[in-house]
Amino acid sequence: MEPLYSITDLAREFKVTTRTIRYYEDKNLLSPKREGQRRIYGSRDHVRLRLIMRGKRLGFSIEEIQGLINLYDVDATESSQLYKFLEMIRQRQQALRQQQTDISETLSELDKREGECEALLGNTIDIGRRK
Amino acid sequence: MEPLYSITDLAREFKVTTRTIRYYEDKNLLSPKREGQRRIYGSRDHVRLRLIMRGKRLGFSIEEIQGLINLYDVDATESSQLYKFLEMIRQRQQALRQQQTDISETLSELDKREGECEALLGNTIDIGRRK
DNA sequence: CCTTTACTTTACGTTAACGTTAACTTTTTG
DNA sequence: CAAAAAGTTAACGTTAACGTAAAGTAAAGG
Repeated sequence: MEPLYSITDLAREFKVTTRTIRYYEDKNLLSPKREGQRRIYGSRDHVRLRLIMRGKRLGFSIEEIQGLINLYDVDATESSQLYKFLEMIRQRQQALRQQQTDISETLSELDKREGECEALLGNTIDIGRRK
Repeated sequence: MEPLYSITDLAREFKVTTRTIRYYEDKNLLSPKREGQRRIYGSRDHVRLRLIMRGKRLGFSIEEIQGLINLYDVDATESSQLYKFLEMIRQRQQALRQQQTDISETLSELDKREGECEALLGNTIDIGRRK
């Protein structure tokens, strides 16, 4: 029932090389089963790879992505660890909120420049605008 | 009238090393005046350094930041260039919007994890929450 | 006047995140 | 069954973004 993927399946789907996928395994971000020598990836790996790509789009390092993914994994039973865990979550949240304001600032500046350009071009063609 | 800065002034303010600032100059992101041999930075450089730091927080490479900053600078007089210019702006916008959705997804997942943690800790201490 | 202190150029070192052979095994296909 | 296709490990190469050390100049303070 569980969907299975070869390494090239994943490579194609996520538009990375197989080298990259093996590299992530090396960094303990993925842990495929083996069928003989070949790697077999399940849905857990698929999810993780999606999280990795999202992390990369946000500009996080592999190590930071490690940390983020572990936030999903840890079965937090020890409350001593739990505090540190919460602390990490909140730090991450803080960084992301900073990114949010950075993005909206940048976007509004770009919107302004876009308007100026359109004015200079004296058209209202609007090719490629959303909706 | 224009505020002037030494290299260490900027380094302190933006929490980077002087090496980093010189590196950005090397990459043509900054262009301070000279007073003898010493570098003198004006408000233009100050603004640019702020843009650079914002770009870095968003995970952009120096080259991408180059491109972004140039979007502010170009006095677009040639309409042939203007199209490419607009195209670049829109690409950047697209990437930023992707980041926005990536961030809100990640944030809501983190919020969920945060809630679970708090529940496990069985407290409502809520140290360090906003407002 | 001497010596910190701030700055400079030059240049080699470092780390992350892969790219790129090379040399070999296994599986699929005409 | 031969050969192309897909997969493997091992290891060296590459680039961005600085760190770091060396060796020298210039101004300012005690």
